[in-house]
Amino acid sequence: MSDAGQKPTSIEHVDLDVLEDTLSFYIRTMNIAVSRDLDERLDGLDVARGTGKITTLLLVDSHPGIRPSVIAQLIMKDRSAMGRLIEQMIDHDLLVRQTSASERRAHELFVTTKGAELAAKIRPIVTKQSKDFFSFIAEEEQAQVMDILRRAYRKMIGMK
Amino acid sequence: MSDAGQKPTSIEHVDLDVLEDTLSFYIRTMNIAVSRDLDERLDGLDVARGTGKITTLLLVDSHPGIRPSVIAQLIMKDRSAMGRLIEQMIDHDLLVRQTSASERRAHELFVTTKGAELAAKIRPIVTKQSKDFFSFIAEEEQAQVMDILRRAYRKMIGMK
DNA sequence: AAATAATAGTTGCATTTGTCCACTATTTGC
DNA sequence: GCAAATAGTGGACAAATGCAACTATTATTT
Repeated sequence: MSDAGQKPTSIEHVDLDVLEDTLSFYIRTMNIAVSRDLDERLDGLDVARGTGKITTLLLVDSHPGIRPSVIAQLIMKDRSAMGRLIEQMIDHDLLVRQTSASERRAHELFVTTKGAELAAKIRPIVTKQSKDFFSFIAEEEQAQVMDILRRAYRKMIGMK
Repeated sequence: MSDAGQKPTSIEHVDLDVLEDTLSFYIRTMNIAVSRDLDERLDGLDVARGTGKITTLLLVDSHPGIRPSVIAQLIMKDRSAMGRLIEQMIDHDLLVRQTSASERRAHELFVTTKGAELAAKIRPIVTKQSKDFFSFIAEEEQAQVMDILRRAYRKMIGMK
């Protein structure tokens, strides 16, 4: 009970207890903020909301024929969630799907013309959003954080 | 369209397009991983799942009489979401609520005995989880990332 | 070659969450 | 005293998440 001040009525009176020094807290909280900001910038672009649509579109665009299961690993979704995501994007005429000739269990994904256009459109938005959002952090520090988190991410998904 | 390899069937064949250098991507993705891991460790503790319960419990424990709206700002929820969260925690006998004498619009929150016990129990878990999860990152680098994200967070919620 | 296991994907269901909007009560400012 | 701001509640609705069961296809075992 570190009780920093009586009955705080403003965030200025508050310390975050052990969360103050907990990296996972900041990751989780920044996630909310950055995701909201991103959603705003992508408003109306039928790739907004939720994690995965952007990554899926860009990956399919730059890796034609990629499988759902590969994307699922990269964005840490289970197959059912991934399937639903793809279904949705097919409904929106961004992707098409065909079963692989060599591996008839698997699907191959491709972007439609509309999908390719959207990919081209969001690429700069996504890049800019990240830069803008973290703009008050020095470029150098941004790069540091990114390097570290990139390593974490790769480890996480079992990439070598 | 950087098409790094034909029809990738494994994550090793894939590059992340512009997301490779996008900080927000890593934040969003690490969030998923770290949240899952945390949920596992808190399994059964009726503070698991979703952002906010942990922060709320610890904050109320260390700042008796704190208002819902203050917590809402700190965890970036709107008032209605915050209200539901508190409702839930009251149902679980972790918190109690009373209207403030001086500000009859506002509520003051307090932990119950059960809430205090749970707070004491999860504090080390939360701390350890974060350390463990990022253990393959050098202590020094963890601290760096945390410093930077802490500044980002404070800016974000309008803390000076 | 037949049986078994593993992989890729789909479907349904229950649970949560988040968002938006309208509503009451109280306090503050003019 | 009236209007605006603040604190909190409640309802509706759309998404996302997690889990488990199910089909189809390929790999492995014996």
